[in-house]
Amino acid sequence: MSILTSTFYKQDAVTVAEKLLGKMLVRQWEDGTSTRYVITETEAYLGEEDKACHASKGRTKRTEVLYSEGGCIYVYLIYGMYWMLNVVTGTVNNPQAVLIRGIDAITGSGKVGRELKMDRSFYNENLSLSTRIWMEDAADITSFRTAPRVGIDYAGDEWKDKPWRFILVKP
DNA sequence: TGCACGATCTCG
DNA sequence: GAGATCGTGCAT
Repeated sequence: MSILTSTFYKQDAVTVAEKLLGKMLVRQWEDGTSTRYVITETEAYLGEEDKACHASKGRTKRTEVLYSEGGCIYVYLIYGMYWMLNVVTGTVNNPQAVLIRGIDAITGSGKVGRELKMDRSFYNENLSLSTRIWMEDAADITSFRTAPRVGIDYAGDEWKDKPWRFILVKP
């Protein structure tokens, strides 16, 4: 097992979203214990022209981290109660991210954020350097399937139907 | 300075 | 099928 480095995250979001399936997400808690999860579901958000991507509204304080180099965490609060965990991908000034929708038996991005006890302090956390959350390589998966992304009807037909949701199919 | 809304989940 | 619950962006 090896920790995924920034090289991995510099690829485009669709590639990273697909390759993250089956990889390990490791969370080290404040008491020193850690929990390992298998990533089972992801979604890719691809740049300013992707109407479903938060960066499509332009560069703001909230989306700033999306414009940095791949490998950092982008978290934000949705519906006033759920922290969504995203991984920034791509190169500088190329706003892309992968949303972690499922880990192990936990499905749904809201529940993932709650399980991992995510909060604002994880904004801009570096996944290659952090001691509380990181990703590890794992054996290649056997198969996966794709589906349209969830909860983005407002993005318009061109974007809401993109098959950029990746789901691990267990062997 | 205020206001409507959202990459969701849970409960009835 | 509706409520919980609040930061953000955009309109005053």
